[in-house]
Amino acid sequence: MSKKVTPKSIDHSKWYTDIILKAELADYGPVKGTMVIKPYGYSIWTLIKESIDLKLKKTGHSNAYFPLFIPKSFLSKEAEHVEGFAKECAVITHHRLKTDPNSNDLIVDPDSKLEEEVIVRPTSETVIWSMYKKWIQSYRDLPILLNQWANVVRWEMRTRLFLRTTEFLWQEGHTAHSNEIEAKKEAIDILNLYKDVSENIMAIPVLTGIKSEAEKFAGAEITYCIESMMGDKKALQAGTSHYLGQNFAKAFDVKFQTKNNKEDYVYATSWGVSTRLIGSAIMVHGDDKGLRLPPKIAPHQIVIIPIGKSDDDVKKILNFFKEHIKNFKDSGLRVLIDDREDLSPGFKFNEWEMKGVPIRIEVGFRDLNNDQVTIARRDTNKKEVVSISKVNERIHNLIDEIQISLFEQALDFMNSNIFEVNSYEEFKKLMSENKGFIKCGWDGNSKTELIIKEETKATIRCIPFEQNIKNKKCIFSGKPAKFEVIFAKSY
RNA sequence: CGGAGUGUGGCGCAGCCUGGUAGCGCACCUGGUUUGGGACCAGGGGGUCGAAGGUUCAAAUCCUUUCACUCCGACCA
Repeated sequence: MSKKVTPKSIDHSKWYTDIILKAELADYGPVKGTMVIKPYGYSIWTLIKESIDLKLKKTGHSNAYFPLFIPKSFLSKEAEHVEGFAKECAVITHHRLKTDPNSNDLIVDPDSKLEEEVIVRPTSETVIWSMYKKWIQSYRDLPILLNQWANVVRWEMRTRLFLRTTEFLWQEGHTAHSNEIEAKKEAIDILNLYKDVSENIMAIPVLTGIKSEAEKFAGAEITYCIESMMGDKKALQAGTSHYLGQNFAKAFDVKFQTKNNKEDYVYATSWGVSTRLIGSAIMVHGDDKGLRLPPKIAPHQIVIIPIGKSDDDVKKILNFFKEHIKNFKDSGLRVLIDDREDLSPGFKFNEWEMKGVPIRIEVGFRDLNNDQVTIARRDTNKKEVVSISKVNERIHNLIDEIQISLFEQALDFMNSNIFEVNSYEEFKKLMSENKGFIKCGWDGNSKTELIIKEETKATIRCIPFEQNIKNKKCIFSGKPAKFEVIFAKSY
């Protein structure tokens, strides 16, 4: 394995997988499309997860767990939902293996065929709604605000580490409400929660809005989304929140009695973000030296590298710096001391840069003798010398600075690559040159959207909440625009 | 499912055209010298060459079949 990653500018896709493998975030699993999330990658996921979980708890949601297996018949209860997921379901048809007496191979025992086949959940709406039917009778049972952390399986044709794997980890929220207003508010509140996590925890700026008919979740009335721009100017859907209306309630016959003793179907939402978020962090922040992690999701926020010639030297150095390390840890910072003897400082510098550690503190005799340390920041790749008395203050400021600077770098990049265009010619030219997101008018017709997709590979990523369609025309048909939309090529 | 590519020690590859019994770099082990941007020297261990069949005195190499994975498309969080 070569030491460096393929430069972004040469092959973005190779660059991306190089980083994942070399930063030890994940590895390929033995079955096509599967991924092993390695400890370092899983630590990042854990930090993301904890931050989302905390926010969900604060907004009144509880965690629960529903089964991995779903009766096949459940999937077909909601028409659009089947349509959306049938093509990518793993199906369990048997429950036993046996040794073939002829070949001595392990084979599926034909006698173990299941009466009703079982599918592996591609998402859990259907199992959950089958349970809601049991649990909901009256408006007093509502709302139900559940979330589950789970794995799901979608048998994709083409997979990519973190972005699209056959099995992935996510959180899926499923709420039930007694009225439309409350349910819609829930979907939007969650969207804002996702935006908050993405921007303030992961330092990834997002556009918010709703999905077009063609792009919305199978079974939803409205799909709200957060959409972000990757380093190659392609769009990535980082999270979605759906207002499901009464679709699933009708499909699963979940009714409740209202205050006025009338009967109504339950209103619902569902929403999720997945390990895909890690993929977006890589593509938004990474550079040719590797990962750049925002401090809030960095497993190690600070790595300390003692530079000495002998064990004794290293001991002296660490002793000199001991109080500071204790202070950092006491204030909640995640600090790692890399005192591995067999590796040179240069090797360690490169390794931790690959892994995206925001701050590196180098301490050697040169520093010790001058009552100082050398601090290297990953966001700018700059080094500075800081006097020992100022270290604590400087580090705390830097943690915040780096978090903000990564967000601002990403925001500038996104904003400078969103273009407003007025002609389809210009649209096609920009798209073919891979120039980024295009903001333009759209007549609201799904056919228009489809033709544009076929001709340019760009899709409507979102219909932003803020609309300005005065005098705007549809980029394709020239008809008066119904919406102002964002087009882009996407992952 | 279409197109392309790759399967050779843990990883990355060469060898294949023109058959002669496997090599390089990294990693690993031992010892020593090193350490402020991927250290060096010496010694050492590890591979039925993806699988099956065939041709041949002889196959990593030629032929046939097959499997797997990766990348690019259609599908998707």
